[in-house]
Amino acid sequence: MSNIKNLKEFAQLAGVSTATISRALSGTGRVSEETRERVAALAERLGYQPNATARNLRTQRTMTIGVLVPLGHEAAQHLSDPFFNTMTGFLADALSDHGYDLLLSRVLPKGDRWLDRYIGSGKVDGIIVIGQSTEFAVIETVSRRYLPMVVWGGQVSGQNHCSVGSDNRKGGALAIRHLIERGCRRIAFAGPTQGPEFGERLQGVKQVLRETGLSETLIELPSHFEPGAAFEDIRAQLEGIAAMPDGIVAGSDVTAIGVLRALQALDIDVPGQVKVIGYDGLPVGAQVSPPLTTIDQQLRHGAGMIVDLLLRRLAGETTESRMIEPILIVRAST
Amino acid sequence: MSNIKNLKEFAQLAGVSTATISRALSGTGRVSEETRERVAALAERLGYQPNATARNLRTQRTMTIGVLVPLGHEAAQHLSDPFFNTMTGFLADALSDHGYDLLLSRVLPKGDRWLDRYIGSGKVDGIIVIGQSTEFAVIETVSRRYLPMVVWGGQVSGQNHCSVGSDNRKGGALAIRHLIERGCRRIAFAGPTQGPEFGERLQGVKQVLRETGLSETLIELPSHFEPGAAFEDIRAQLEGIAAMPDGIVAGSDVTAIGVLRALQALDIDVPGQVKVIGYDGLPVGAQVSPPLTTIDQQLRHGAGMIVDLLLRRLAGETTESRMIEPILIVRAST
DNA sequence: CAGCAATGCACAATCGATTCCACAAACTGC
DNA sequence: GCAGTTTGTGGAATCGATTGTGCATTGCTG
Repeated sequence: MSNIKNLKEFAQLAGVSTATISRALSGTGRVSEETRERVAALAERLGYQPNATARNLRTQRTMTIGVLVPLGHEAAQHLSDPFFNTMTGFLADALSDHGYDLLLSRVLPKGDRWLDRYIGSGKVDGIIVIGQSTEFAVIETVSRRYLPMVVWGGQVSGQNHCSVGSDNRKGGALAIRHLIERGCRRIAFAGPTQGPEFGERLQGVKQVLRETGLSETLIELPSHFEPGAAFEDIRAQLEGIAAMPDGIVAGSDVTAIGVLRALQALDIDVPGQVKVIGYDGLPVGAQVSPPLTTIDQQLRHGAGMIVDLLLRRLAGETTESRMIEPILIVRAST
Repeated sequence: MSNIKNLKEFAQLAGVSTATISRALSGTGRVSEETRERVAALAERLGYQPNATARNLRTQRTMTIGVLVPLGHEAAQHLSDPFFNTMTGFLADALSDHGYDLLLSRVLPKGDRWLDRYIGSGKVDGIIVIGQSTEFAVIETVSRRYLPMVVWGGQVSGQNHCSVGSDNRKGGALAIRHLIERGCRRIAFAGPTQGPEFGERLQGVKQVLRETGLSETLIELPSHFEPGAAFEDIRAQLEGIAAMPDGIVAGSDVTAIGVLRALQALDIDVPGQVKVIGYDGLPVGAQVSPPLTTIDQQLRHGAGMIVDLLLRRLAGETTESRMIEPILIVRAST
């Protein structure tokens, strides 16, 4: 390998000006075919590549998208959360398909300036926020003056920021209908209570219960977000329960897995005695036993949609929020 | 929010030179305390932040570390792999503790220049490679001329590149000894066969078997890397097996989870009829049922170590590879 | 063959910071 | 009160690319 440090040096070796090199390598502007080929060959041979930072400065674009995971109170636990990690992976794929890099940032939201600070640094061309968490208001405010931002999460009426997420109400309804069809009558809803997404899912469940005249029987089992704590929460509540439910809708797959473990710890058969359905469609759901019935949010598809919308916004378009169709995936837990 | 675009503009508003602003905000160089405070207050009020790209160009550092996941043949599947995702999360934490950002890249290794290309672009100050996969040779070559690189993976004698990983041979030995203590006599090893790490783990197992005079009985159950395919591989092999093993060492937790499912599908009780032990210590292992006994590689600790070594190399030190002590975590699968 | 357009290339400005150097003012010691 | 240091600040070079403008040279048309 050689020691070409910069364009100027390379240009001298090639015997042309830096301008010509730049145009030859980027394929823009008028350069003779012969020169272009000669330069390209030399660059390949010497291993020359234009410096990304300098280019970014000059072109005012970084070709990098920041992915932010706002960590709420349960900071330490989120890090290994399968949902975020899975989503990040899909986003990385979708972005790299379009030539963008992914800058991953764990953010502890502090005050209401954390998003501004991130944007102001100019490290990225646009941002993707995974989950509104407790930061809905901050995101909403920023979205009014900063366009290239797309959020994974729930969608409420009147919302300004562009979000992508499944139709949580519909998904909740799907879940509960499935349990009812399977014969469940004493239904419980397990999961975290805060955040717009979970609320909507719960609403979907309640609505169907009302419609079918079962509404009196809904049991609520609040739990933490994090897998281990969720398991403990659920187990503690189920252990002392007066009448065991025969069907449990979980607010997420992570919660559902906690529910499965709790039931197993209490020696309750799934799906024999209790049926369990999750929400998310994480790959890991297929790997637990019994494999988890769930509402699939089509995360891979969602990631593609997020990136697509973001690119449009980067180009100046204004885009509407999108809902993803939730899909029932029946496995062995119901 | 205001519309300060750059240092020059801000300097005019503040009534001092750009040089002074820069020094005041960065805290380097000689600036009177009074000026410093005034500038800082104004910057806070106007929301001014120096442009990261320009700074990167001038200082010749990006404060960004690239994390590369070389995808072997099983490209499509790796993306949702819990191991990579977990590791990436821990690395993100460790890096941000030191003020570095994490640039995530999925790389399809093509030819032997992919690493050079990545380094040559100048987007990052250093790189972390997760898993040597089939790219051991490329990594080794590059490591001779490019210092700021640390690799998660196995360590072989004479290796030049700096790697961090558990003592795979020792870990394999730990796993098999545990099974033997639990009374297992017909041992199987399940998992992918390529890659230095898995090989070492298998060697550890074999060595202990030899020492205890059980070596004749090792059954090998090769499988794909990816969870779903691994499950199928294992199930197919166990289904037609002449004599079922009573203890299975899996090459990774992901494989182990596939083994658990395969056994469940065949209606074989774990740990009653067959005991299963994994390798990695992924959080998800605690969430499956039965919770997985495993060899913990202390990934969080490992990530911290990788970052620590990388920072040293960035500072010009040469560093040796490190082994992480594998730890037996006993759960319900054995 | 003159006149004009198209082509290929080089010069120099520019992106937005950091930092070396110079210089003036304030301070020190004798 | 003067020489010598310290302190605070500004001017200008610099990082490494991209790109607008201008100047030859070549090719084409009538």
